[in-house]
Amino acid sequence: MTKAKPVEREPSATKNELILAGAMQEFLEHGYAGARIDRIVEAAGVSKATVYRYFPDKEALFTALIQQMSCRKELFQIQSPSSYEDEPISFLKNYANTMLENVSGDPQVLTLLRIIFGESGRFPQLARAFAVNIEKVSLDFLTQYFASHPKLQIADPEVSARIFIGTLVHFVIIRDVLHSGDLMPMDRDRLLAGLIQSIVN
Amino acid sequence: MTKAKPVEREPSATKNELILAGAMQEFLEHGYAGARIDRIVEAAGVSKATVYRYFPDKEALFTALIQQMSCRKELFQIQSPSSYEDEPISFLKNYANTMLENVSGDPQVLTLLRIIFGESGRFPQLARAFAVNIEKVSLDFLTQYFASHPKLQIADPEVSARIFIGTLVHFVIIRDVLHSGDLMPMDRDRLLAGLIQSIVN
DNA sequence: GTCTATATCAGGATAGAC
DNA sequence: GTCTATCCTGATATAGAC
Repeated sequence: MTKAKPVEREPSATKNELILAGAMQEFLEHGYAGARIDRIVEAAGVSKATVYRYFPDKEALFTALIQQMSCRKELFQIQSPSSYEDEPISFLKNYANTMLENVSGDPQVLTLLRIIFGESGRFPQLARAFAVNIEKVSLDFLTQYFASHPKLQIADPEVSARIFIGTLVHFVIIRDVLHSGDLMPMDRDRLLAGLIQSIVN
Repeated sequence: MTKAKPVEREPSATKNELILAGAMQEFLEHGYAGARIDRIVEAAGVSKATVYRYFPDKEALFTALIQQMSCRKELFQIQSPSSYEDEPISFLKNYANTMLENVSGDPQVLTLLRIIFGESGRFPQLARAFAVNIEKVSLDFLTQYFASHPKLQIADPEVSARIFIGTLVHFVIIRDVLHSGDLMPMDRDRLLAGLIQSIVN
């Protein structure tokens, strides 16, 4: 008879984990202001009083959750599984494809992006946590890659990393975040070819 | 004694305009779910019943407002005032600088970006309106520009436009939306020089 | 420590006077 | 057409039993 859709967890999960898992469902689906403690309670299978014993208020629960998610780099899986020793062109293509597939293939990642962006005005520290854990890691990695391959003749590795990531992020934003890939179609392989071309000359 | 901060408008403004102006303040500041009809009423200086006479519900008011804002291209002022006949390098630099200054100089534009992104899951049609009115216009313009300057030797103008806009948008996102420019500093002129360099070869 | 039950209040929306 | 006054739902948060 229960209308709850409880979080799937082993019974060994701590209450803290149960609450955070329920909060994830709720905040990702409805945003901060739209999230309802009652639904978190229902999904987590604990009482409301328990939630308030673990977290002082809704805001603290929200920031704890989002900060934890921003640290889970595997969600974005930017680190390509492709070999670092491949030819640069195939390495870069592989790196980009991995990122594009992981981001747009996982609706949770897109929803997290929407929340971080949408709440970046009211929760700037969350935006910064995301930036340093996800964006900076990717940029630093690519900068390092470009700098350590002198044969590529990259004049300014940091700028090239910005161009590379920026083009991909913008592509994802139009296609997946704004649901507008059909309004301005762009073939992924064509974009990648041109992008890599313009960076490695 | 009134605690209201009424929208500044000439008395000639219609109720419809007053309501939309008040809604703009409120939705931009608090997002969709966080916005309060009472505050819109207060800012607009009309009664709550009047709001509901002009708009069936909160959602309709929200979509009407955001769609109207997405059409006001002058908010983004992407069309650079610089002469179309300039040397390509100075034209592109000027174009980019104009965009960067207009976007990051106007907090309202940043807030609109946050709302569009943040609500793009629940209001996909608003995201698409923004994409077609703002993003597509810029991309088409730059594509046209690249294509009509054969001396630039642009192999794929559409891709180059994506790279150009994407790099700039990503720069704005990190610096202004996510408040994280200091975590991964990048000089604007240095980025622009490298970006233009990599596009015009 | 966890639950049930409730206090408290603010939200969106409407009825009815003018 | 506009306002005042109000309904009713549902929100966050807490008190007190176990």
